[in-house]
Amino acid sequence: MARPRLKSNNAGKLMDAAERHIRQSGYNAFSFRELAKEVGIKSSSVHYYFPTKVDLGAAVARRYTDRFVAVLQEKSPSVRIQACKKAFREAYLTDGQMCLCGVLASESAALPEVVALEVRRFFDLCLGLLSERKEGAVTRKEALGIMAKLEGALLLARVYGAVQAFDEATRSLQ
Amino acid sequence: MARPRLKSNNAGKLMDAAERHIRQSGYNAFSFRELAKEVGIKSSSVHYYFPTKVDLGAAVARRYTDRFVAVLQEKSPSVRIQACKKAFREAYLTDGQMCLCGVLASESAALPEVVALEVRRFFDLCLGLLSERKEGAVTRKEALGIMAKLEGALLLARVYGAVQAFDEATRSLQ
DNA sequence: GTCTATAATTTGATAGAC
DNA sequence: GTCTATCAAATTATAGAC
Repeated sequence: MARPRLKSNNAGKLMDAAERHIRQSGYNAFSFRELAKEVGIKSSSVHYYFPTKVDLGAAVARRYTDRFVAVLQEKSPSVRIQACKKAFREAYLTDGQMCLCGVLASESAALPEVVALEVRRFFDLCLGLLSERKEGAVTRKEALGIMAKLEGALLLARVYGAVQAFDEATRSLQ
Repeated sequence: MARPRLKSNNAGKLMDAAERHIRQSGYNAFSFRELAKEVGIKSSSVHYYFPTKVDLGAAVARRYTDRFVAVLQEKSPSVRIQACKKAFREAYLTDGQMCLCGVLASESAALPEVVALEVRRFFDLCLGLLSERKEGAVTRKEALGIMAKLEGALLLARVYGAVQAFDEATRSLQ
């Protein structure tokens, strides 16, 4: 029996670091050297896991969406709005982090297309899960209004450095 | 009598170009060289008008806020929500531009403090004008919800490349 | 997988002539 | 005001040894 490998999981650590940076300050606010230093390797080694920054950006966005969607999927439609709200609120409480795809969307005019596509995928899936044809679901138009308010409320919390701003802005939700 | 100078107004042109870039892709997505080329001067000349990029960023944010606030101020409180909505909608229709301070807010964790302060000033003034103690005004908490929805709706329009997304997301407003 | 070394380019910024 | 020339630093990325 092969002894279980103690994997370094550097790819995962690099994505963690990149996600943190993007959610704090955007796609153009970090370099491979910074990520490398945080993970404890050299920047040339980052290219081993992610050939280009575009590859890394797309991978991070994809993982973010998959993770977010998984949380929503295991809930019934009637409580998904609350689940979204909770996820966004907790993001802010974690070092004032924004929604990854919200940040990327606001920068998207100069973003590689493959990254922009991942951003769109995030919102497509969220809107779909909020407006499923089941009990407790809302219309697609209502779902648009909900996601808009959540993204904006997170932004305001960041501006004012207070969850209170998020809570007050989203009071009407659910 | 001095002959009227035909001013080049390069400072204004540089701010225009910088604002366009920030609203499309963020603070870190443009360089002095790019701006210079667009205005038709050299990058070293940009430093004559704005010694550092921080100075330029702060000036652009300040001008944006002053301009936005001026439009709201000349309206009565009862129609200011509609005026905000119209301004944001028209921003999107202009090459899919975001709210300058919305973009900067999402990048603000790595932004010079003087720029972050201008961003906060924008939201302070907007919230103040929407919740003035006059007929037609809303509470400050309601104003937070309105600004949040507008910022998020603009983001969604960008994601989907369609004003329709903005219109549907903001249908509940006013 | 991780490193050293390095290339090629871009960046924000300065000095100083005109 | 605008330019040329230049700098130091940072960036993404590659080649090749171990």
